[in-house]
Amino acid sequence: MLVFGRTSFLPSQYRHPNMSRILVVDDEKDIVELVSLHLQREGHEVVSVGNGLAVLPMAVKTAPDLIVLDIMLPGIDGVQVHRRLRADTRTRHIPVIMLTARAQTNDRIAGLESGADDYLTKPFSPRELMLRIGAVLRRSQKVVMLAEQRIGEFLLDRKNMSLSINGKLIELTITELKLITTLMANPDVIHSRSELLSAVWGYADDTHSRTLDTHIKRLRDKLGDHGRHIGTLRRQGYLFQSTVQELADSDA
Amino acid sequence: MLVFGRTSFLPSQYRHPNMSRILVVDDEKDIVELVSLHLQREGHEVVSVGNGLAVLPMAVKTAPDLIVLDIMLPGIDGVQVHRRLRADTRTRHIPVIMLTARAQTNDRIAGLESGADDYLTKPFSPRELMLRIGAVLRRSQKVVMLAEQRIGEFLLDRKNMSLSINGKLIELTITELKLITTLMANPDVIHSRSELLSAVWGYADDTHSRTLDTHIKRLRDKLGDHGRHIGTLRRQGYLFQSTVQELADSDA
DNA sequence: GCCATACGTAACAAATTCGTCACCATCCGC
DNA sequence: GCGGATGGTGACGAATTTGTTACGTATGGC
Repeated sequence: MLVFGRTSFLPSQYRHPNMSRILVVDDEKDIVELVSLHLQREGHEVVSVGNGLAVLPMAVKTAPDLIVLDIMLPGIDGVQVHRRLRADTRTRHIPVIMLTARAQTNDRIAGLESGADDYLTKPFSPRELMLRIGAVLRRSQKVVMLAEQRIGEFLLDRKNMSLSINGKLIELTITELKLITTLMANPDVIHSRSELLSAVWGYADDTHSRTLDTHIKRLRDKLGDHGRHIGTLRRQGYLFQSTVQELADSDA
Repeated sequence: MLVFGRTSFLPSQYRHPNMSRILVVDDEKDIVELVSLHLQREGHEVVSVGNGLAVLPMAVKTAPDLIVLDIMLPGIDGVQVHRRLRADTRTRHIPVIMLTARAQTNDRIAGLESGADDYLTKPFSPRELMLRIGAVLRRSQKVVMLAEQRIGEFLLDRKNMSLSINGKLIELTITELKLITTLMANPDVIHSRSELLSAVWGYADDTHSRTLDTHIKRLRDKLGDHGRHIGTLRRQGYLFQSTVQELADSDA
């Protein structure tokens, strides 16, 4: 069923990662129902409007992951609507798939020129639309991560932006946090100096400074015994080692 | 099929959030295969060992989300193994479900005393084991979050720990970042002063200081025009408003 | 074993961050 | 519209953070 009159919509980060909210814009009820049916069958949530002027407010309100937009609309045409969506910072990023009843070159050009992410002419097979929707959604795939990342005794809490070892909170500065986050993102993988420089400092160029080394040192110091998890690969870079040869596990 | 001789195991944060890796410890091949079969049918990954001494190294190497541990093992018994798992910081957090062939009180007490998360006596129905495993896994559920959280023109990148508005990076201090992260975690929801104090500063007590107000002010200043997204509810707290009455959208 | 190269470390000074204070502005019940 | 309570703001100084410099140490090819 279609969603209308709801007052609040969960932002996408609270919905299931593989489930998307899709705004369908068409004045033909049949088309809306057909598309909705297929989308819902694939586990998506559908919101719809039949009026071009209502698109922008609805898009702002519901924050959909994708908009399926008919070019032929009463009042204001789809290309205009698309232009408005692109003009607003709150909807600028939402991908749009355009629909048109006529396979005319004019529409085609207008659709592509206005920067739609994909384009389909009526009559279309639902299957084709679903495939294209799938492709566009895949392109703008959300990256899912765990709020808490555990590697051995290390626990990186990305929600609270903190690191703890065996439950003991380690106070890190923002630079140190970025550094260890980058290293821990791919444990046991070598991160070159330039890679780290670019990830943490945004540098592209490798100034031959000791900045990185210094911060590695500071990080190791703060980690105490567990600093041994940060390994050096001469000439190659640094890495976070998920396991370390045990000498003495000196914690309470 | 069982996993043996693999040299590297993906840490849990890179696997599918609902798929768990489970280490099954039993010297009876039949039991291992039975349990494995059922677990795999539910989409879990199974690793197994038949030797008590191999459990700790294997647990360290594979970092499972759960261990199913038979008490009766050749050489070293399950309770001992469990004790060792609890002693090592790298395995301390892994939940353990214990199995025993005898419904004896001794074992029961030993199992519970050593702090197993659950307990089952052989012969058990696979269905019951699956239910208990499901319950334990649910208890230690991973919290999934999106690496990038978008609310209107705001884009919070938890991976790189940065905030950008319309693609423009906003340089925030760690305190400001924690503050806006907390607010943005639940947009359009009021966060009381004490809630924010505790989330960002770790305070429980509300010192009547102006600290929070000051940081809200700094945050608003850095956000410029978009600072209007941070709303004040007198006597109640602050909130991040996903939409804001438009006055003039002053960005490029 | 020598030596060039790369990494580790200590110290320092500049810049930033942050909590507090004093005072102003605004809101709301009366 | 008065007055108390609550939030906003600017300024300040202590503490922290950070990049750099200078030098020490370790490594590995020869």
